[in-house]
Amino acid sequence: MQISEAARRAGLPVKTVRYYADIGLVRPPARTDSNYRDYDSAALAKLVFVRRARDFGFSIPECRELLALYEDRDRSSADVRALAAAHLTEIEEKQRQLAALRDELAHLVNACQGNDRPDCPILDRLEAE
Amino acid sequence: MQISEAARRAGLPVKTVRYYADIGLVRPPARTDSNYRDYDSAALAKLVFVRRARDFGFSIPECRELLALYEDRDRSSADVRALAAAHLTEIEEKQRQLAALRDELAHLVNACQGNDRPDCPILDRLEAE
DNA sequence: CTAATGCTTCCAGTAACTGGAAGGTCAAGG
DNA sequence: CCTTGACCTTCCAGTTACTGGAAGCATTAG
Repeated sequence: MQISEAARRAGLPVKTVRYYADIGLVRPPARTDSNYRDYDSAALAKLVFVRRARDFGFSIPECRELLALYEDRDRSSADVRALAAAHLTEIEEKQRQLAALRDELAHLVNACQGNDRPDCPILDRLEAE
Repeated sequence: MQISEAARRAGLPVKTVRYYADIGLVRPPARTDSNYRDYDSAALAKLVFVRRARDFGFSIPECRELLALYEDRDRSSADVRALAAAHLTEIEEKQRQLAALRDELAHLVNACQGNDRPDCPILDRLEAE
């Protein structure tokens, strides 16, 4: 199938699929006579796999590792678990930081009266050391 | 004061302070005879302001807007409130997505036994359409 | 006087695409 | 047969907010 259909079925922009081919993450198995990239179902499955992994926040290098694990089913699932667990820790840390940020900003927005007076607690707070 | 002290007191890397000067976000008010950037307390306050705003997740263009508001105290605090409120909405959306991602990944990590058997629910899940 | 910092500018690279230009290919319609 | 439009190709450049490094001048401690 052509790149646009592969992209559509994988839920990715065409540009991104081309990019993944360029960096050697998911290469099409062949080219047509007219030099069009030609994807088969195995390549499509890899694109879907990568799209899902990216949705989970895995970086491209991590996707590469996961794809290697995915392609070699004889490898220990502990490898995959370790990779995902490490990522989970990162996400939870991000979550904590984001929650703190949100709470503080929400407090400031609530405290700011939003009227025409020039003094605003948001600016005061941002300004404070 | 020299750039390294301004950076230290603002809690920013020197490179970043130089970058902020380059893009015209926070310019030092003067240069010394030997062409060193010379920061005064007003510039330092702006650096601190920007650092805090960046900590809050404001982008550089947003920081520029906030800095303009910060510098012109006659402007309505409603402007600041609108800016911050818009940002708050973004953060809450990010928070929702991150929470969903975390829950799903946590489920998968728990489901994966992490032993030496090659079948792993993480890969199954990522593979599934 | 020299060695070690600290400062300067400029160039290049990061992640993961995204946009656009210039041009080849293919199927349908007149 | 020709044209139109929708594909496809490669390559170059830009995005965000820095970050690293090289080459070279300035200042300071010993």
